[in-house]
Amino acid sequence: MEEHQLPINCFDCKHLTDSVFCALKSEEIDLINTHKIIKFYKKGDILFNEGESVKGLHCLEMGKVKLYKTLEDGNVQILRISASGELIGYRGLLGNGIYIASAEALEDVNVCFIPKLIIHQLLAINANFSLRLMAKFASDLSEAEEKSIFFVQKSSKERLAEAILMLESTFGVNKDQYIQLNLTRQELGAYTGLATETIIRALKNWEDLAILQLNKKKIRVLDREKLKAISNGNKP
Amino acid sequence: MEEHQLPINCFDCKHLTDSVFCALKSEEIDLINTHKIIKFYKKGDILFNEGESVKGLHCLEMGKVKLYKTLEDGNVQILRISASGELIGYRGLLGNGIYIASAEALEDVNVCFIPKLIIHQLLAINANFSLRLMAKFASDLSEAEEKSIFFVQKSSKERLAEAILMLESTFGVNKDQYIQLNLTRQELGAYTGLATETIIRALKNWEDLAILQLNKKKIRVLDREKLKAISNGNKP
DNA sequence: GGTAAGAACTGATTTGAATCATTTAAAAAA
DNA sequence: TTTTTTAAATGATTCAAATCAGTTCTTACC
Repeated sequence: MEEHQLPINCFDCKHLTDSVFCALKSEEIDLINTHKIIKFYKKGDILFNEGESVKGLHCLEMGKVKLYKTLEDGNVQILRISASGELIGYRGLLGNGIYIASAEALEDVNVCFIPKLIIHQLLAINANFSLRLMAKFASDLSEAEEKSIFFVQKSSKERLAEAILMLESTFGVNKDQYIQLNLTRQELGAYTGLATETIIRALKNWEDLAILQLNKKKIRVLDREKLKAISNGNKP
Repeated sequence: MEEHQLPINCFDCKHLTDSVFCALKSEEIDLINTHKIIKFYKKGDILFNEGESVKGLHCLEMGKVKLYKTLEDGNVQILRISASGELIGYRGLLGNGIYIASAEALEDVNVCFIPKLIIHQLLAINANFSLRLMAKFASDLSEAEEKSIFFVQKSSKERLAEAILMLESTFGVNKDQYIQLNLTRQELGAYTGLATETIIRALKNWEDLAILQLNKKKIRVLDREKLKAISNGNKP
């Protein structure tokens, strides 16, 4: 695989302007710059495990990461899938400082790791940065609560339809219109809380109805309106 | 009903020391003190509705409040039940400033309302206060994510058992060992995402098995170990 | 390339919980 | 108190989705 050219410093980072770090002054960015650790993970590598103590913040420069919990019965629940530009593990920066989930690279990944201490220094000196991070927490919280309602109240097909639409809008599509995210049927099950067989049957069914086009793990939405209707409780 | 004596000022508030406000200096508390509005709500009164714009922060001085969303199909989902000492509506203080849920008094309630502007002033001048509020967001976020897993992965009985244990530990018990929270079977259903009949049957079943004692709306846990086992997937 | 391991797929079966339809009991209101 | 409303209880039925038990297809690896 081709080597990805990492930015030498944070000032060159394309994610700077649309992240919580946009609130930082240039000397503050420099503080991050001198203390950050650039890391590379191969597909399938673990960034951290649930229960480990949080040593700092992961900034996803490139690649996708799944955050998941392994339950007592061995089942896996995917909490979130993060794409490039996103922060990982920031929940644990405050509070008890323990990761509540594990993180695994879904593809090759570049990460900038910022030590916890640096973040805390920045929070102490830059109120605007604090506010932005807090706003991020607040919006994540709304999202998490929306998601838990969505899980309780929706049927399996509704959940899956909504999940596919959500993944499409979050990760976008490639030139062939396929969603830029390859999950196994099992992973889709772990994400929506459904049995693998249920996922397979629903996907196949929607392929027959020309709502989706499937190609191995890749999914292409053909009829967005119908899928939206399904996610809102209408029969296909 | 007897009148509750409200504290004249925030310095006398019994919730001060164990809230995010403990980070405030005395002149900052005074700022809240002079701008807070003391409000009283009767059982069943609405504090605010989903979709309304957030004008400030509600500090629950006394009483219990349920936060819920009404879904398109008319179903109700209870997100959270807050007891005295807790803050309500702080998620909406940042972000888009719109309430994501409605709040209804479950019993007679005293609330101190702090205007949004005051909170923002305090966030700007006191970094420690910011940090505490952020930590609250972070822990709420973990909780919300735990809850969404719990909804996806648990069966109806597991959910209900866990909900009862949670309510008992959150709200405590009175002298007769009954949980200090009276919810209708419907409300328990809205809280756990189950049909009312399912709640009724499960409760009755556990009463027969001497796991619970029921008295109208009141619930008393007789066999905490068995209930815990059920919540972990063991048959009763 | 061939082999092993993991996904994907298929059909049959079971089961948990929602829904429907009433009845009974308890609160609220008149 | 009586009436009205709201909640609780119960039984019968339906249905969605999990589970079980296989087969076929991919992908990774020796």
